[in-house]
Amino acid sequence: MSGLAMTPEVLQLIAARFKALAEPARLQILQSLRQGERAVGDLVDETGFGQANVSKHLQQLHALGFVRRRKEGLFVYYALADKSVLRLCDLMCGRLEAEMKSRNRLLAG
Amino acid sequence: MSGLAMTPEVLQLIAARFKALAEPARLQILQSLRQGERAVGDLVDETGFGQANVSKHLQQLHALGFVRRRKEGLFVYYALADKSVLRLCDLMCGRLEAEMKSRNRLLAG
DNA sequence: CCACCATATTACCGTATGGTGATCTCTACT
DNA sequence: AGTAGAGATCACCATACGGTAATATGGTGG
Repeated sequence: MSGLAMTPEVLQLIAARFKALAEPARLQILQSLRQGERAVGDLVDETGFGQANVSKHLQQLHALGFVRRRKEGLFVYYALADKSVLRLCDLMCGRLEAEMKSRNRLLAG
Repeated sequence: MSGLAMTPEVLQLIAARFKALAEPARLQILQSLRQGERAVGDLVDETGFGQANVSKHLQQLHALGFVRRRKEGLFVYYALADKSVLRLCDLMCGRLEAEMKSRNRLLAG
C-alpha cells in the first residue's frame, strides 16, 4: 500500500490522476506518444481533434506529470514522462480483456 | 500492449474504467473494502457519505467489475472483485509519492 | 517592424455527473 | 397482512468538464 496514508486528501490527489486517464481523447494522445515524441500539430493530425482541444488535454496531462514538454523553435514536443503510464493502461486493458473473455464464455455457454 | 487493438472504441471502454476510479468517494469505498467484505450500511458509516450516494457508487463499481455482491437476508455485502484494482491504486500511489518526493527535493534545494 | 506560423488561452455552450431527499422494493419478523 | 429495516432507484440541483471558435502569445523569417 506504499508509505502514504490513504487520507481523503491523498485519495483526492489519486482520483485527480485517474481522472486524467478517464478520457478517450487523452488516452488516444498517450497512445500516439507511445511511438515517440510528437509536436502538438502532429497529435492534432493523428487524433483528428481540434488544436485547442489537444492543447488543453496536453496541459492536463503535463500538469499531472504524465508527459514532458520540450520546446524547439516554434514547436513544442511532448513525450511520455515515464513508463508507469503505460503500465497503468496495460493493467486496465488486461482487466478489459479478461472481462470480454468471460463475457464470451457466457454467451458461448 | 496486450492483444487488444487500441481503437477509439476500446479506448472508450478503458476510459470508462479509469473514470470509475477517478472519484475520491469511490476510492474511499475501495479502501474500506480492502479490509474485507462490507455491507452497504457499514460503508455508509465508515465513509460518512449518504446511503443513496454510497449505493450509487457501488452500482458503478459493480457494473465495471471492480466489486462483487453477495446478498444475505436484508443485507448486501460488497467485496473487491480481484486484486488488480489494488495494483492500479498502488501504481498510481507510487507515482504520487515520487512526485511529492521530487517536489520536496526542489524545495529543499 | 511586419507578416506568419505553432501553440496557448479565453469565452461559451451542452452535457455528464456527484450529492441529496424522497420513494420504491425486497426481506424478515410477528 | 402489516410493520420495520436495508438497499436501490428516482427527481432534482449545482457543478465540472469536453468541444470549439476566437483571440492572445511567442518565436521565425523577411
